[in-house]
Amino acid sequence: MKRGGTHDRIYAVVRKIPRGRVTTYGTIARLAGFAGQARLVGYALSALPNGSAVPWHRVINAQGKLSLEQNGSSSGITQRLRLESEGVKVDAAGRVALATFGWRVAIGKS
DNA sequence: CCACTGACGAGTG
DNA sequence: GCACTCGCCAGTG
Repeated sequence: MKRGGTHDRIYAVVRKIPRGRVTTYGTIARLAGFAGQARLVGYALSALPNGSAVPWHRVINAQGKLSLEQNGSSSGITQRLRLESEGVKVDAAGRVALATFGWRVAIGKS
């Protein structure tokens, strides 16, 4: 059944992100079928209730930075702690090395 | 229904 | 690297 919503589709993709890995909003939007609508991903995550099974903390912006911390949101601290807890290194400016921790999906083929 | 806001991305100066 | 603009969509009052 279709959940009539764009959010559920996005959550499904976010939940596929492996532990210790991060992804950008644009990538998720693309995988969810909403290419070019990175904003939707952000809006969907913003609607997430506290304690949801969605690893929203593994989602960062294309600049490799934590959008939450960039915006000065108090939740940014939680995201940072959770990422470091998984082994993801976060820069003092809230930046993550996408080249190292970026979620590489379907890339091992050449 | 209208107006405003908001976890983005890419382009421009 | 920073500031500003446009596009796109959902939620709220």
